Amino acid sequence: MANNEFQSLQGMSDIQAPEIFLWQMMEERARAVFNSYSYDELRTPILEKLSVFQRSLGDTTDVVKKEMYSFKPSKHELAMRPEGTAGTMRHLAGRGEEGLNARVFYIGPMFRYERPQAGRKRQFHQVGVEATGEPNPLADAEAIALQKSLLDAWGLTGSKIQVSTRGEPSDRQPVADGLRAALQPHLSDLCDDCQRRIDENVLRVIDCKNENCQKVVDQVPSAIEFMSDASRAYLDQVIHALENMGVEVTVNPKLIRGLDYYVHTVWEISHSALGAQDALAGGGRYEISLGKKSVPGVGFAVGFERAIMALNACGIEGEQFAPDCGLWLVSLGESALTENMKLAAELRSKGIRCGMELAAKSMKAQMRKANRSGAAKVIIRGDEEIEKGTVMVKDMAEGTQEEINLEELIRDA
RNA sequence: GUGAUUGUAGCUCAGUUGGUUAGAGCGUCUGGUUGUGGUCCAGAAAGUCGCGGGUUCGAAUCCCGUCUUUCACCCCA
Repeated sequence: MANNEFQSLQGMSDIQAPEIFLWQMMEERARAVFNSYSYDELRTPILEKLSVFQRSLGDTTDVVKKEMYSFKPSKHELAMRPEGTAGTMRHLAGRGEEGLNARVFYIGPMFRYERPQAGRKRQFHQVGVEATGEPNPLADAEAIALQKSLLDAWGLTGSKIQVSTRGEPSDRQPVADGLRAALQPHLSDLCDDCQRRIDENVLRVIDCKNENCQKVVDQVPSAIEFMSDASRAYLDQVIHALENMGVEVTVNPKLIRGLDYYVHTVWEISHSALGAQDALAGGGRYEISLGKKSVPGVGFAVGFERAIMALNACGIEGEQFAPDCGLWLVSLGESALTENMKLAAELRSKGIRCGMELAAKSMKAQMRKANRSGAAKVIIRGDEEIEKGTVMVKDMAEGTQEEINLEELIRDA
């Protein structure tokens, strides 16, 4: 801490026990949930050609424009993945027909060069899924249900699912024109940023955090009202399908998702415990163009760091998932140490966690360590026991101990 | 990129208007006679005061830079 020689890079942290136990639980349960929805894991490289991200995310997005870790070691400019969809699509597109009807999930670190703050790291971790296939409201609803199942499996409560739609690509122009026309009379009430946004990216005015802007937005029709009947019907079908599955959602026409490739359904899951970055998960239907090819599908991503903040707020901590403390072996004298090494190996081969002091230390010191390890039982051996072929087993909570045969211990372990 | 904020032992923090060998609590280690932890008692180890410059007779303390922490904008998971 005092020396930056041993400090990790800004916005990148070492994850250690006990927090790591929470990560392990989440990863394990995520795999189980995805498996139950018949998704298979796909591991793509962290490093890709820069162009993979540029074409998928669109090279006007902030993520690509200014948040990418990129470098050019040789011919190609490379980049660390800032999210998981682009690499997945690169992979699926290469699988031809099969890739257009696939269900995969990914889990791992992502990198974005941003200023760290609550719920925002430069190396962060996501778990996400992609289900490719032509637009289908049921597929969107199932993806939302899957995401809900995942959060339930983690024990996360108090999150809120907000759903909206971006409509079809052909709706974009009417929506933008409609909103612009509706906002124009209120131009002077909008903040400076929004006065600029109204021309550059009207949708951004809708989710501006400024109070005055929100007042204006509340007065004008929502983006959805400028969309085609077909687009609105699509959203209705998604909502009905979710009702049918018993998944509670709120329709929020003000929900805006940044990436360009979204069409139709978009959603976000927020949690009040998170601070300014309150979205712990987000997803939507997309149409991702990869040069001459284009892949339709639906997917979502959940941020581990943010989900953990929310879990902590629910009283769920890493300690609760710590492995069993197992046994501690205390050795008195050199021959006991040798014998205990042998015993530990045997117990460990049965999957039992065994700790022991490998240096010649006093019994007091060894007992102190045993106590700190949290072991429920301590096995004590000295010359006497070795000669008799027994071990002393001490119950740390009770403070009692009994002498039993070595074979018995190994058999019952 | 913008605006704030933080940095003193392993951890949590004191450190008075710049003045000798920088402190506390917790933790760690060692003891309190033969092989017994968690309580108690005694002792010990442990700090380039984030780093680099500057001002000064003298800087943890003032100034500048830099890195880092945390938060917000922005953006997003």
